[in-house]
Amino acid sequence: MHRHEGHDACHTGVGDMLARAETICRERGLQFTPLRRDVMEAVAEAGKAQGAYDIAEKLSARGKRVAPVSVYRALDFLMEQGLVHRIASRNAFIPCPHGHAPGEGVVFLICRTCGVVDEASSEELEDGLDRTLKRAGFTPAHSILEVEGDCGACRERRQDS
Amino acid sequence: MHRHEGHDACHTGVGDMLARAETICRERGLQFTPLRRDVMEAVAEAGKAQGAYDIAEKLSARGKRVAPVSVYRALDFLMEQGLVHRIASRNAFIPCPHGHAPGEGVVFLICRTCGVVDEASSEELEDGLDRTLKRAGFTPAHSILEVEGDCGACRERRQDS
DNA sequence: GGCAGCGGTGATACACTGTAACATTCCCGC
DNA sequence: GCGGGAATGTTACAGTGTATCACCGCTGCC
Ligand SMILES: [Zn+2]
Ligand SMILES: [Zn+2]
Ligand SMILES: [Zn+2]
Ligand SMILES: [Zn+2]
Repeated sequence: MHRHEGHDACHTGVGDMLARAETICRERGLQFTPLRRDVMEAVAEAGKAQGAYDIAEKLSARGKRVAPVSVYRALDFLMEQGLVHRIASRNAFIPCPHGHAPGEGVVFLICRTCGVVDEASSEELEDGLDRTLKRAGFTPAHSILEVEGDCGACRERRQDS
Repeated sequence: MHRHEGHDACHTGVGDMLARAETICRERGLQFTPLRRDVMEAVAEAGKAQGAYDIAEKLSARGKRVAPVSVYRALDFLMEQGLVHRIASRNAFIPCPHGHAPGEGVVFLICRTCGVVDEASSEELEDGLDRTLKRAGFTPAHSILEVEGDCGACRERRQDS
């Protein structure tokens, strides 16, 4: 795996990610089946967000055919456990190396140049959102915060040239 | 610039919406064609977010068949002009009664009970997001902020029963 | 008039994304 | 062994969006 400065996703290796997933499942009395493991691995080892059909194709390449519907089921499971996030603006999925507190607001930073998706969260942003919602008389249940732009690495690369 | 703290404060009627769209197009030297007008009307008169196929069906009901692809083209045009927003988490479209400053962050408040989508924006939220992005070394180009929950009206309705 | 160019639309086909429904397998407790 | 539940396989289908080409109406130009 290449190293990209500033990209959180790269600070957690694929092996670590799989080990953590297995631990979480065991702690919760859930099954970390071979399919779920393979899907987790496919998502974790890709440098950028993967579509469900990309994952199905990748897994099918090693011999045994995996239908997209199976991938969706595995992804649903992994999302429920907080191991994977769905990027709504891309119809794609990324591994989550963090483990979030329930109700924690997370912003996805999607680089339109290199495709890497990073996560950020801040009290400040959350408070601002909460107050804005409160003023509007709206009770939040779930939020999607996604920003597309240029990551630091790509911006520097552009300035060099 | 025109800021909104959510809510029904802006009851823009369908007629007003169409008139505004026509004015904007004329000012910009663009064509507000019958198809674009019909799509704008269909989006504006629906109480909630409409899918492209819903719109196509609605327009086809009055006799002449309108293909979804035509609706998509009209919606693309209307979105470029800031007259319509796309709700990524619903794959659906809503009219925009506001006219936003370029780069203004807008939060969509999506009621999971009644389906109404409202807009809110606040300096506070924008500043929080800007600072969070800056800390992450990320340069934003476009952001999607969507919150699903219960609107004030639906919450009151629930408490009554 | 004739004609090329252009934007908008019609129409078909297709790709991509996601879900419903049912059959099968496997494992665990009785 | 047997019943039940969870996971997966399999097929079919619904929903969302795009590519491509043809056509039409208009404008500017010769
Ligand atoms: Zn995460
Ligand atoms: Zn980048
Ligand atoms: Zn708006
Ligand atoms: Zn509501």
